Amino acid sequence: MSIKKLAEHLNLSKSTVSRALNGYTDVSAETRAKVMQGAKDINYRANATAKRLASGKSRHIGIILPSNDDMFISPAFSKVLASASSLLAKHDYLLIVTTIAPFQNELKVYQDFMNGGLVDGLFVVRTRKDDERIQMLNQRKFPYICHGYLPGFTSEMYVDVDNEQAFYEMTIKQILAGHQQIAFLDGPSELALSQSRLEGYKRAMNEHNLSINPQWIQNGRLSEEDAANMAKEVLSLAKRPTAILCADDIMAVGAIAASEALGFNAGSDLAIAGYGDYSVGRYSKPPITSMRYDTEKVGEEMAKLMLNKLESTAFEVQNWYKASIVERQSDQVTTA
Amino acid sequence: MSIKKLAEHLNLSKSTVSRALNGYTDVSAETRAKVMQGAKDINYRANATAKRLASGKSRHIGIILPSNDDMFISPAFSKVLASASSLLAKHDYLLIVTTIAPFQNELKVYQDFMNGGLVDGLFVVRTRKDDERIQMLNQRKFPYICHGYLPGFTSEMYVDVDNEQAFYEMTIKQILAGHQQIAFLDGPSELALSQSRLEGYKRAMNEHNLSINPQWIQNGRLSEEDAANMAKEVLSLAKRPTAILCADDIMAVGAIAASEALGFNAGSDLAIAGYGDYSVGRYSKPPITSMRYDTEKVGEEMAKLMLNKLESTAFEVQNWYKASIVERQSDQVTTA
DNA sequence: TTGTAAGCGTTATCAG
DNA sequence: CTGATAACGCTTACAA
Repeated sequence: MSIKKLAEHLNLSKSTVSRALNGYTDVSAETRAKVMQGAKDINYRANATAKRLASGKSRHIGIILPSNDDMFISPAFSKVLASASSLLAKHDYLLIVTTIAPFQNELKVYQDFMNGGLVDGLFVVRTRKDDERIQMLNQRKFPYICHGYLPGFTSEMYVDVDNEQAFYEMTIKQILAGHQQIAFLDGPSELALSQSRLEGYKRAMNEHNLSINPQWIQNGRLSEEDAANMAKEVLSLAKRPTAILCADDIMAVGAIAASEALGFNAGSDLAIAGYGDYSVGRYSKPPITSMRYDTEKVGEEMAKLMLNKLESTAFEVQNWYKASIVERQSDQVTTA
Repeated sequence: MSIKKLAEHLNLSKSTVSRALNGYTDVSAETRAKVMQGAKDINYRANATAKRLASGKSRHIGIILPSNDDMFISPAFSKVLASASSLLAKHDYLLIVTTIAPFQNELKVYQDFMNGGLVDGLFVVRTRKDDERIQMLNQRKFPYICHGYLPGFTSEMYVDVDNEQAFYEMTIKQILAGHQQIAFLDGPSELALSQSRLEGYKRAMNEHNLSINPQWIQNGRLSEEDAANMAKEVLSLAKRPTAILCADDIMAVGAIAASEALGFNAGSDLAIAGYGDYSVGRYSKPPITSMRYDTEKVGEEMAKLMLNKLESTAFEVQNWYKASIVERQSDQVTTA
């Protein structure tokens, strides 16, 4: 009843008021001024839901985070989102995020977001092989942008870090430091990024003709706990690895804890490295050798791609980002 | 046009279909079954926006996070949100969260969320003295629940940690360990929680007749950087403190870094303590003596209070939570 | 138990 | 430049 009220108050028609409010050009300057003033006077606020229903647009972008254990969002991704959110806000889009509890049906939450224009577009993160979310999105022709490349993606739909290359380089670093038996504690195997990282590790090992004991490769959640368990497993092998690569710094922290519990000294008789350059790694003991990429840029690119898809913008975007090694102490092995 | 289509397809009226779909009792079992089947057949999905417009309810709860530097959300609060979200989801409510970039107008984002039933209720966090958000919410009679007590709040509208008591106890701990010159690096001064913490610190000092040098008390963001700067300041005082209390573990990390840069050894010739029991503190060097509270419970209580307000539920809730000290090494001063 | 019709608050088309 | 009027897709009295 609100725009109607405002119209009556001003002795104008709803349509004229609507046009004035929305900056259409076919309104006399005088009328527009009157409307604007009137809106202020009666403290008018457009009903967003009604707008959405009538226009089919919400200016909301959604993202549904996988339930990250007991966290709403990981610190690493928190930064990516902050910058995406910020850029979107500059273009008058609001980023809304939610999470799915373990007991919830992921696809159903996606549907909730899509049905009825709650959001105009969706960010999809942690892409997986044969991702059902992507299939559904495609089927419904719903606009989306991915963090995480998948075969078939075209450049306007994703941004990613070159995980393969990153772990290739980190593995090479360990090999050059004299390690031959290198374990790799990877993330959940279904994730595209875990698979890429594994590829990078393997490529480095193969290039140097180092054989890989299948037991050196473990998959688990990106948590301290899982990493600690995997590290224990790996360290109790007969052919014990002398270096452990971890899928992220949280895992590296867990691996360090586990190795110390077993009497190994990370950073002196056992090399450990992580990924992500989380603050936890900078201040851990020993500080963790890690890999960093430009989280802020990645978030921005995601936002830009989304705007390109939804608006008439044509931002240039860089699809691939490179992670570079951050040298610290955890992989400094003194006794070779 | 969708429910209409479904109705036509089934040769029923829109209203009957609507009632059947929404579980009303005044629908014959037969009809209901037919509707359900038909909905499946044509893959019908209700338009949430239209529903919202017609019903005035969204089953969404919102939360607007203060732009936390470059993070979307702090790790500590991430856990609170995860459990709130989970409990809400069990009651078929979706928690949607967004953040405000530094350049955005906070109140405007709140209005966006309220206008037109995007959300049925709002969580307000990091309450401040004379909080304008609260004033606006009250004025609009919009349902909200706070994390952070403010004078005048009744028990059905907030949950909080007893910050005053927590910092009282932590201060006492330092005093009993022999410290007389204790600095306190507090969070932003406008936050209710910063004020409470300061009170606790002062109470402990007064109780033991220890005078407080005003320069020992500093306010800043809950970031490593700000904490490091404040620590430097405090440590270059003529009457240098022998213990530094920090508003959270991130700050403690910053304080440790700063003190080491100045040649002090945190945990042996300088006591440092934090708050929040973040994982960064568990693995820092030295590990940080901190305080922990039940983040999961706090999140749940927030959700319960919201449900009590919005639904007919009557959950019992505990308003105040206690933080207890987690002993680690950063405040273990060997040379008294 | 089902149908009719009037909203919900906007936008958008089409005359004037 | 302005005003009717019909959507948008669903809910909800009120009738039947």
